Amino acid sequence: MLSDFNFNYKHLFEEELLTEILSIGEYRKVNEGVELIDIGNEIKFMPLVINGAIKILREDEKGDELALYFIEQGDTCAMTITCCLGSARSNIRAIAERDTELLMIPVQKIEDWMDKYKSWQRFILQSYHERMQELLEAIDTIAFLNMDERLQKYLKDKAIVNKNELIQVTHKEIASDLHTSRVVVSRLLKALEKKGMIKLHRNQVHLLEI
DNA sequence: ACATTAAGTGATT
DNA sequence: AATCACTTAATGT
Repeated sequence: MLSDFNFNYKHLFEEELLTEILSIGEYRKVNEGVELIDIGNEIKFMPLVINGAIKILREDEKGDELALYFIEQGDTCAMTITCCLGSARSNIRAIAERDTELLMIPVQKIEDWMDKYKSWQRFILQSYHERMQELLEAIDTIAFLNMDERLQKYLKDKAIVNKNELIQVTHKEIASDLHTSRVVVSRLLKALEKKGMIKLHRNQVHLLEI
């Protein structure tokens, strides 16, 4: 855990801040599928992802979901930053995409460290910028791509964050993340398999050339 | 062997 | 691309 932390964060912060992060940050390990934040929750911590990955979801009135993007090691959640500046409640849901290790930083510290450390200020702004880019990308994907292109992008992203082209997932789960129906996903996957791009098995999709 | 859940398919809108 | 209705396949008990 410490080696992963050092690898992702050591070069970003000065010694003093690193010490503070490690002493104040609350270490937390979550298993795949665990919900970290839900919509409406009050946000008390900002997570620094040490390793693993987190899926960020949006939800409509009916409770149907839409996957926005993944957060990986070295990343943090921009929502928490927004929360410090105003409303303290979450607009998104965060679920561990795989087994993940985190350091939970109390939101109060985000502000304190902004004044105290230049490197922290840079980090926060940089993270915010990156999330914003991801969000724009997510919008583009939804607005401009066909469902089959969205599906391919989804599979590709999923393979990347899990560092594995053998994806453990049901068609129903994919459908829920893409906000479409299972039947549509099954058909599009079947078509991709016919093209030789993937290989399908129960509960898993094997990416061959995407 | 049976029940349950995942995935495949034709037809319709 | 969504929905319905139905079939077939895989898995758990």
